[in-house]
Amino acid sequence: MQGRDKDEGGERTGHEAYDNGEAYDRRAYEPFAVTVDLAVFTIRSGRLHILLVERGQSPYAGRWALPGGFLRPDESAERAARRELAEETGLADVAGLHLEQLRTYSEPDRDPRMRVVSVAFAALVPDAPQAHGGGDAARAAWLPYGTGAQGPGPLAFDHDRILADAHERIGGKLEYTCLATAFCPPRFTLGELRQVYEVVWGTDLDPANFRRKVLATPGFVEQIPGASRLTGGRGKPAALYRAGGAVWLHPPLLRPTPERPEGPRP
Amino acid sequence: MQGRDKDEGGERTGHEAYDNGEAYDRRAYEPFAVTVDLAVFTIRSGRLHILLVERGQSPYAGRWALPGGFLRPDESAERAARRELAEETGLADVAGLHLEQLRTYSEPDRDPRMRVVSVAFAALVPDAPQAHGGGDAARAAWLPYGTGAQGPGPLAFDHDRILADAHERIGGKLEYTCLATAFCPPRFTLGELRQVYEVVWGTDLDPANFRRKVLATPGFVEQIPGASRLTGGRGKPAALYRAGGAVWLHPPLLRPTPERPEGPRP
DNA sequence: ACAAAAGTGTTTATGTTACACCCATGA
DNA sequence: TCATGGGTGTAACATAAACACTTTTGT
Repeated sequence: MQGRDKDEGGERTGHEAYDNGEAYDRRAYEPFAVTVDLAVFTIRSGRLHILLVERGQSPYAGRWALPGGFLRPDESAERAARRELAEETGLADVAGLHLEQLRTYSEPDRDPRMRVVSVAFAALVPDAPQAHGGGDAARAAWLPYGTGAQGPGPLAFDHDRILADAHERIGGKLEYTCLATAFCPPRFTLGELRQVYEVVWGTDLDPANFRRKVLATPGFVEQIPGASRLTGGRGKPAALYRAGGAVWLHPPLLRPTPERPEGPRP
Repeated sequence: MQGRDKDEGGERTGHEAYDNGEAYDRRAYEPFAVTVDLAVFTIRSGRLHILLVERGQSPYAGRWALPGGFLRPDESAERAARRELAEETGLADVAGLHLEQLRTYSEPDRDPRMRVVSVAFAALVPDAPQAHGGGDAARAAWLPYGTGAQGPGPLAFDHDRILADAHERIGGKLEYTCLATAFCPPRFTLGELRQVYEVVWGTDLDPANFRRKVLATPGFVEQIPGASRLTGGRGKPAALYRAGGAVWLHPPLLRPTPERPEGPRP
């Protein structure tokens, strides 16, 4: 609902007629701080990594947290997220990166100081853009996903939950969309593409069957004629591909083990 | 991001070190109004219906809109949405209904009067709970989904977009979750369950194959021994089932036509 | 008797899985 | 020449689609 009922003080609009007879009181208009949080994934040396920043002040001083920031008055959450992504990664061409709204976290007690509603995003970055610049007091770093409880202890606020949700979303989307190419550089081998699935899902895939599956999906990848590259120094040079125009995978490429994550969050 | 950077005025925290050197100004803290919008679906007389309320005042006076309202200071968006759902539908046992966060809409100009960030939810109601009570100036009604541009003209604000997103989300989730039972009463026939798919997807399904598929998925439905019911007065009485404990469908029940909705929204 | 919907069976096509096997390269 | 990863082939298996057919009800 938009700001209806707010303009004329005390007026009972049609909407209130269905509000069990009680009109909105002033508290209903109390404002919130709105932020964005980013779960930025990349694949580095065969492992899934996540971009984190170290908090310099209370609460959760010294803890790692997801990067993010406040919405500015003239920008949408998507714009704010892309701006933060550019700032935190130091990447110049943020325009083409995959950025996807996850969900909004609004538990009243998620920030001990004030009421903050945060719109969370998941972002995929082809490769570690750089070791990450900046860096005096507050650091930012790519940490391996899932090291203990996110490396050095749990994340600040509810960011462990957000991160887990983001990982599950990405893993699920690999099944039925062409999202995997968003993790890859402009030109990639099918082995690299397969590694995306293996790293995110934490499973091994049959290279032969994976290859057939990908090539059988029109528009998933396009071969770059004549191009090839050595991968890892050993083995036969692999053909290079670029992302195709398709966005959906039909039929889907399901996780090997149908074990779905438990819980009431379908 | 939580309210970091807000507590001590003018202090530059570690986070700002990555903000291209510019500190947040006061505008960054400007508050927003936060609301929830609900896309409440049900199936009535073989058609998909959506719960709408008629706006009584400007802007968009006289237009239909999604029900919703402001977040109260002490409740999460989920709680606010469930509260609104109870108020708008008049249902008493809202606890078991399916309510799912869709996404958050935050375009700066989506409300002409003020800055409103809205968390949208999709809800599924087993049957038309009632013709809908209340009713003087502002009406609320179940309208068939997709009648022209939502029956009497386009919806208020960006609600057409929200509604389309909600419909697409529901349709997609039917493919790989057991969500369909949320549209059904506690005891239902497989024909009624199939109708959910047909109505939401707008396609016909083979009753025989659908039956096999559902029964082959453990935990999707459980037969109620001995019970049966006439459906529509004609035909053989159908066995009755209740929802099982499973939440995921493996393998998925894909839409007959792999035609996915166009657009850059995978 | 007929229409309608439930429910069963069967055939065909399609997709998936698990391998065996060859190819090209660096060490 | 050996290890390594790319790339091809193929048979066994599982799933999905199409459709014929029987059953049980109301009209």
